[in-house]
Amino acid sequence: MSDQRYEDSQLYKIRHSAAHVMAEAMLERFPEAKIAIGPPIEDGFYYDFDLPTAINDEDIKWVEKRMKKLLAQSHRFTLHEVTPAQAREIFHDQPYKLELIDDLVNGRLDDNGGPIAAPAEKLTIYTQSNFTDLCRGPHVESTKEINPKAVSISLRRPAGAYWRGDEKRQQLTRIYGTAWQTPEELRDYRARLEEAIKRDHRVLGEKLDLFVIDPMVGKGLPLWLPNGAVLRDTLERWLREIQIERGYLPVVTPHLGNIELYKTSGHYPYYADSQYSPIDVDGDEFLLRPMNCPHHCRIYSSQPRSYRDLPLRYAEFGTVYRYEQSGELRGLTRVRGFTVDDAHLFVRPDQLLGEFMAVVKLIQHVFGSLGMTDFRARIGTRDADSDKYVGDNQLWEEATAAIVSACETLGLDYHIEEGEAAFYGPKLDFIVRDVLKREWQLGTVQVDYNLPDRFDLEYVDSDNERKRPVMIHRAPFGSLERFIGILIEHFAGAFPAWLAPVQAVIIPIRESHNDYAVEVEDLLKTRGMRVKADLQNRNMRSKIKQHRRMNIPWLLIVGDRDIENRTVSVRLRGDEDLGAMALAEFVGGARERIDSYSQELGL
RNA sequence: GCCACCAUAGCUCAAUUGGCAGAGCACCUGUUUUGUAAACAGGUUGUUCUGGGUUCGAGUCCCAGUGGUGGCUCCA
Repeated sequence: MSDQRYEDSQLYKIRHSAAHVMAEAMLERFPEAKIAIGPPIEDGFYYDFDLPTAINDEDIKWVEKRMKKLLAQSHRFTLHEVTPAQAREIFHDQPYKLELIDDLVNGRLDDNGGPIAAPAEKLTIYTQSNFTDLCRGPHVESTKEINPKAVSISLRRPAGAYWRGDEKRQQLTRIYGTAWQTPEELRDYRARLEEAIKRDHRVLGEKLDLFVIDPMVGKGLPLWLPNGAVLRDTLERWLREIQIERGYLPVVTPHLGNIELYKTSGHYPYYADSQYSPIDVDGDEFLLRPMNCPHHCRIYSSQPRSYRDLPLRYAEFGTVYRYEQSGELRGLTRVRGFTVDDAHLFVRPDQLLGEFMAVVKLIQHVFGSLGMTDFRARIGTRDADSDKYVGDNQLWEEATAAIVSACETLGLDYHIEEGEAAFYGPKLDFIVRDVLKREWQLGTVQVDYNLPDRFDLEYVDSDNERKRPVMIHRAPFGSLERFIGILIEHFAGAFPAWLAPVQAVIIPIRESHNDYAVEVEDLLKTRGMRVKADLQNRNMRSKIKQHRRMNIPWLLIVGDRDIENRTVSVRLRGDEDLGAMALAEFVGGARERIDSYSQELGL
């Protein structure tokens, strides 16, 4: 792998050019289609079309076949510079292109009317075969550079997409394709997709009896089955312990709050789109809470605070409810009720940097312990021209500087994104990549000068002056639901022993070994392990098959020899047979693996 | 929310294209007692997602709704 930017790579040119060839084939199939845009993307490319009729599988097959034929025919990509007038003539029957031409000529503007690009006097077009597109390039010299056997458009289904990403505008049909330099790379990509499907947390969630989503309960409202609840509870207890070691204090607050709470916090207007309708309670309005911070602020103000009390770190696994459009819901990763591993730190300004760094270290520790190493950090700052943020300019500057300084000191791989801040302050997000190469925002840390102000939070400083604390919001998991969804895919359902809902199953070889199996079960339970003896009326081999499917870390086979020698015969998940092992030796080894949060099972 | 596709037993899927709703797994009952990836026999399981319509006849065709999937928009 080189450090070359994707935009400069041969692969980028191949994909960009393949998109044009696909558009040419599509126009042969649908001569009345209107073409929109067709850029390269990660792993491939797409092109958006406004089609006269719905597209079906047969059309896709036809287009793919035609596309490969065009690719094999060695067409040159030629670049021309044209004036806007010439461009309008060339694309006179392509309304989307005409709109793009207008924008280029006028210089593009952002949502607030600020210029993004200078007005263009010359436009570039690319032509290959019988197809011409308004395009900045770059492209391959000739379709010869593209191996037709490394291109596919049938791997992914066509889908709707809005013109210019605006849900109020025309919806187009997006055809996705993938293109690689060699057929082998295409095969690897296919294999990756298949692996991702196998790891899908919705499929594994059902197979491993972790959770269900029941339409009668409601979409986006998962029900945790015993196995899933054990997993979730184990994670919670683990994080709770880490937090207690670091001076966090537990608090518990209700899932509803008087609407005045959210009007005071300022969340109410900002979260209007994601809140549920208020609930009338004896004439007062209550909200299902969309976040936990206001409750924690009120705990802070329940007593007078001294500078000696700070920092105060309030932690709660707080369940919140947010409205999500039905089409957005997906397994555990996008739900309507979820639990944030939330904490709010109330700190003096002189403690901000140190506390912030401690939080970042905690998050690094959490991810590192789970072997989630493919993550990056994103500093979200405010967009200077937008009015959706509250608070004093200087405070924003200070907070942003503190975050950047913390990232520098900790040597974090970070980048800054404007406009990604919370409305009340800048934030640092941890973005993890999963097996499908999708990015998920998980842990988040936010600096907030605004809520302390709105709730009039104070402490008495050493000079006997009343001063304002700074707040840090943070959640390493982000939400337990999403985090577990990603963990399931991360481990492909084969959790490390400390997280596994069932850590060991004892399998007697014959019915006469049942008593010993139960004895082993009881012993392991007294040592705090999650185990069960399988006394079903079926043979040993079928039991092994069944528990293999459930990804049980340790299978303990017991028969005459084991009873005689007080041993268990250990079979690891992954099918390694460790043979007979003294009972005490197994317990000691297993406990060591569990207590050290190890991802290894060998003893 | 929008576009497209999909919906048959707990799960995975059949049903000769409009003509008696089935198989494997799971589950239940027996028999069997096996040293590391499926013992044998029998049995239970359905408002074919819901509601309308077309037809002598609908799992199959049409309409509406609900739910799911892939995207878009949005997001912890």
